[in-house]
Amino acid sequence: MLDPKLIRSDLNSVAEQLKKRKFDLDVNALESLEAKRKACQVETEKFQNERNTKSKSIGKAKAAGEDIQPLLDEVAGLGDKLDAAKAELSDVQQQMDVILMGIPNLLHESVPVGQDESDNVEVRTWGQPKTYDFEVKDHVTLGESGGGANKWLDFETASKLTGSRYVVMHGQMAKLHRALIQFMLDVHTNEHGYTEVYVPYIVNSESLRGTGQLPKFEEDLYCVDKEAGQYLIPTAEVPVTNIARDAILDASQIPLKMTSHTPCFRSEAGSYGKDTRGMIRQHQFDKVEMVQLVSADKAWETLEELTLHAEAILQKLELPYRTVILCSGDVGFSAAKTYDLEVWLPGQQAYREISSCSCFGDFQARRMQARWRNPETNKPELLNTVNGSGLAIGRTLVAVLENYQQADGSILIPEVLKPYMGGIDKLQA
RNA sequence: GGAAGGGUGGCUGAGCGGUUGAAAGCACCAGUCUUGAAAACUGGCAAGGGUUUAUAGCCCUUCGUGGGUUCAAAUCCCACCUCUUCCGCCA
Repeated sequence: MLDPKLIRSDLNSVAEQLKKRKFDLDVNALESLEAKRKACQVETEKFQNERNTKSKSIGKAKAAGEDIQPLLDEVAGLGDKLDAAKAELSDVQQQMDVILMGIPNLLHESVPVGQDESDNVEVRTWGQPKTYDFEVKDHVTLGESGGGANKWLDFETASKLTGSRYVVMHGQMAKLHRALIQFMLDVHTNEHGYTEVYVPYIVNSESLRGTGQLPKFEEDLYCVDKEAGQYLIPTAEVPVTNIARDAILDASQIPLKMTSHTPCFRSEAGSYGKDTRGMIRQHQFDKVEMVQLVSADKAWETLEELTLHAEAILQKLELPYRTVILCSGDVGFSAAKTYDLEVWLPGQQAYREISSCSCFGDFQARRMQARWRNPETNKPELLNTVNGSGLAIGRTLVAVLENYQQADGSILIPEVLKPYMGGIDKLQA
């Protein structure tokens, strides 16, 4: 969430900045609520102070053996007044909380203003889309025709088992999927300095509030235990970032660089009819995530660095891609700035998102009270959080299939993956 | 699933109705001593929030979480969460 002090002191400027994201902040409602909060809080604390001082004097009088009855009379009725004040204050604070938790992050000044994804700006491209002297197929055709009786990609069986937007992978395809995971983790841990972490795939609502999925986006999540408030993770970002929730890290612990492979579960509410074919948009997919927790002064350079870490994977796989910066209308709720990596898919003749790298400033850290102790001041300061996919496994698999396809439907194995595939050169259709 | 015992500040750990936001130790910071370091000694050292021009002062909240009892709760009661150990079951 945003700094409440900023909202108090500079409400109009905050509202102005939020317009870039098409977020309409109700300035009047907030202002009157804030005035009410102030009055209530001062009143409540006044009563609390009175109760504390009186109670103390009763204790002293009793210890001195004096008659405390007159003091007790004096304090009669105070409790009720206090309770009433408390109730009013918590009511006001709850109303404010609802508004505050629903306000998206402020954008970094470098974010281009725009309406939607069509206004995203290309930052750079890498590699050339290959030309093929045969008719290219998309990954669905390739996946369903390869593997013989046990299709490489089996959407039909998955829909029997569960429903739409799931996949069953057989044989070498399942192995290639696993190889991608191993490869990415190895690159990030060996070459980019991340520590691998294994985390729960079910998290509580506190964690989801911390990273910003709750309270606003509950319909995107799968709830596994309504009563306990437990959900399947939509991304490893949630458990990994929340490792630092309610913690004060030592200066020697940051930058804290973590990478994790997890499945991700998304209900994809609101995306009916979008990417219904194939593996692009699934309810369950795997992802290798990178998370960095850094001091505020390092946040923006860390975003650049982390984005390059994700790009390195695509480069090693020799997959053409482009990097775009999301425009103000397309940046996610919690992010201050986001780069998307879009890989070239010959089957679609289009660049498609394969990674999203974001800097959140202290927006998430404030929600989860994730801090570090600055040795210069010896005071705890909010961390800044940066994360990105490095990369989405399912979509990378799609990209490999489509980019490495041969005329006969077989798939060449990218050089860097061969050690993970037992040295084979290709998947024979 | 059954039984027992715990959850207190950065860490270890005392307190078990009243001047306790919390002893003591460790860690950390500053100083004295020392050529320097270590040791020893002296002092400081929780977080969040409100008020305020203020990182000054004052005030509030917080001893797992949420309720309750009381003039007063870390301390008593209830529920929940969680950890440890033992038994059972189990990948």
